[in-house]
Amino acid sequence: MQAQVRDVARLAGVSSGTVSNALNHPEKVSPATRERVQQAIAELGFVPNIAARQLRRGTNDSIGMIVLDIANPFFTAVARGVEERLSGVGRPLVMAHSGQDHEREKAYLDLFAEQRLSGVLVTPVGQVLDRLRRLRDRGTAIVVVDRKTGAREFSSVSVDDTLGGTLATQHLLDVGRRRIAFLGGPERLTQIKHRLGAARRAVEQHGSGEVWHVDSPTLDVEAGRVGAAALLDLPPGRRPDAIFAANDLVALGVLQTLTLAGVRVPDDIAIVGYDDNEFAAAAAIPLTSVRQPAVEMGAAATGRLLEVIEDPHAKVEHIVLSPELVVRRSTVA
Amino acid sequence: MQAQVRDVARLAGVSSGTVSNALNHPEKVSPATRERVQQAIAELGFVPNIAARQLRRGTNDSIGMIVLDIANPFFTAVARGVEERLSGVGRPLVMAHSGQDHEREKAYLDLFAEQRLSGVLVTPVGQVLDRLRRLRDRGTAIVVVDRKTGAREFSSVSVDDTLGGTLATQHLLDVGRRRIAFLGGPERLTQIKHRLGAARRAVEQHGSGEVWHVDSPTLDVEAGRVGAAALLDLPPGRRPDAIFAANDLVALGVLQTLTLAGVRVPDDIAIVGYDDNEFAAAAAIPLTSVRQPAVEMGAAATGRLLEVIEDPHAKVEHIVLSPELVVRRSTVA
DNA sequence: TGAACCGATTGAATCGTTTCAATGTGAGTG
DNA sequence: CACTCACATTGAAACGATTCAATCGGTTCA
Repeated sequence: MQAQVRDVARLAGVSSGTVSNALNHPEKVSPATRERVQQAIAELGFVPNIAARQLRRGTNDSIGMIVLDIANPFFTAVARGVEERLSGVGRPLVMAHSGQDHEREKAYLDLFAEQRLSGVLVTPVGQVLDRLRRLRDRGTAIVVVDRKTGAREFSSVSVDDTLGGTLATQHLLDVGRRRIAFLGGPERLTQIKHRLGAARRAVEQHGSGEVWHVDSPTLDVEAGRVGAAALLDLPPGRRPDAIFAANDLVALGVLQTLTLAGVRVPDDIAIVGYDDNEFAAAAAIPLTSVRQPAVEMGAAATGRLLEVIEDPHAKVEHIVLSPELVVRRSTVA
Repeated sequence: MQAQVRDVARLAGVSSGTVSNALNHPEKVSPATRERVQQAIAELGFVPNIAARQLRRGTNDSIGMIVLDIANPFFTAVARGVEERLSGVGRPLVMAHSGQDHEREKAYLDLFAEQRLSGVLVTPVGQVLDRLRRLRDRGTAIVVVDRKTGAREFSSVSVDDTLGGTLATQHLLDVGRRRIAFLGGPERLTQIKHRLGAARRAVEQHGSGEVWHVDSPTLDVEAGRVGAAALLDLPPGRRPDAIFAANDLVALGVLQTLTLAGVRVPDDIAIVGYDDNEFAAAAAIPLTSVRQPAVEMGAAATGRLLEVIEDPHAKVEHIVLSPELVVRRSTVA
């Protein structure tokens, strides 16, 4: 029913091998024949069946990316970096969305394994070491983005969360804040652990002040709203004078709730966000935030991935980028 | 080198046909055998080669989505709707990003055609009717999202842009604005055409006032900044007293630039955005915006797509959803 | 003139799974 | 006891492209 090489071959008056060559090794076919084949392809609307091609070739040029949270501008910025690095390389990028859901993450890793992709960029949610190993053993290159895997057996690109946590906290201390609520979770994320740990250490080192953790199941605007509401429920004397939000989405939620409640930012409570996404600067009160080089991270991870694809035995490398503090009105009047 | 059915079969002491049945038609295999096969699969780390499966089966369960602009929360919200509708259906969603680039759009449509996906959701950028037809002729179901194709031969789900344009403009007129700059482009997008056209008609019908178009090559925050700067360059008497931004990203850029320039919003210039994305309410001055039911659109498009997959001859249907105006501080003090 | 060589083309084998007609094995029935 | 019938299993064919050794036809050169 659907045209295949056979049909194209017949119409062009050549063999199927020649059609294939015209498609994949044009230099092996005389210009005249090539032309006839092209004509026949156009006439029949022939589209090669990639399954057959891939089965025979044994490889798939595509690169897969499992995005942790597509609604978070930070991750879409990472994706932008990936695409930029990939442009002109001739490898399509297919994306899947885990949405922090471990089951979906597993399902997509399995799908990518079945598809025998050349490479996969992943920001793992749960325990997927076994799947990543299987993927690698099947010949798929892997680079971990925005994480370091426990076993460190895969190359990774991440941003120094400890430094980020220190920068934010140090800044809050510098502007005179002492009661800092760290808002966001879940706590098991290494991100959270490192940023929070650094905050605690910074305060400790400073000698005065305190940090406490307000957990949340997710890291979105709603989590910020809920967390801020919980803090407002505290008796005035026990409220924080600063909130360190685990990312900018949370910070925006916090800002919204505080503003609605008549709390003055930064006078009553200062807010520091994390990521410095595109919306941080456009917020009601422009957010002080820890800028993560998201685009650069995506590009670096992709560069590394392409190297691993070329040489599967390339040695494992962990690239760690540095964040920087961007001060805006949410912490200084 | 890599385990295949043959190897699993040998280890489990059965034939390859039985292994395949254990995988795809478990009810045809006795529990004991099924168990042995599972064991062998686990032991060998066997992952079926999807290319071979697909070649034989002739179908691919996956659904593809070509996202127009992954950095725009509106489209990620649409994607969320798609995922929600798809959850539990057992069809993986793979996404590709055209980023408004017609070449990339074509490349991904070709990739999806080669992959023989079950269905594709697409928000077309350029002239792709021929490719969509070819895709359909190859047996891939297609639903157009947030557009109606010229020829109307594909089912679509969109939002009434004329109504949206009318709502926004009527509101601006109601709050006493008369000089309205419509900011955003490119003009060839039907979106833009309809919203702008409706704005012009609303003003005309009202009897007084004027609307003019400030074009932009893209619809992002930067476009808003640039457009607003251009408007500020006008002599005070020729400046608008309201800006109708083609989407919220543009509106945020406008807001940023106006605020930095000391223009009072809404006193000097009112701003209406479009989409009512998650960040509109959290903006420096909360944005009045035309809310588009993005999640619902994604869900509806997916529902339609699943129907077309079931019955390729299902009749073409155009679902048009209605936007609604959300009034916030950027238009009323 | 014949051998050597060259580029273009052919066509059968191949990739790894699924499918399906055929076969085997008991259990149940008259 | 012979005969069905149901169920489990087998094994070879098939999916549609690519590959590669073999062939073809023509040119060049000794």
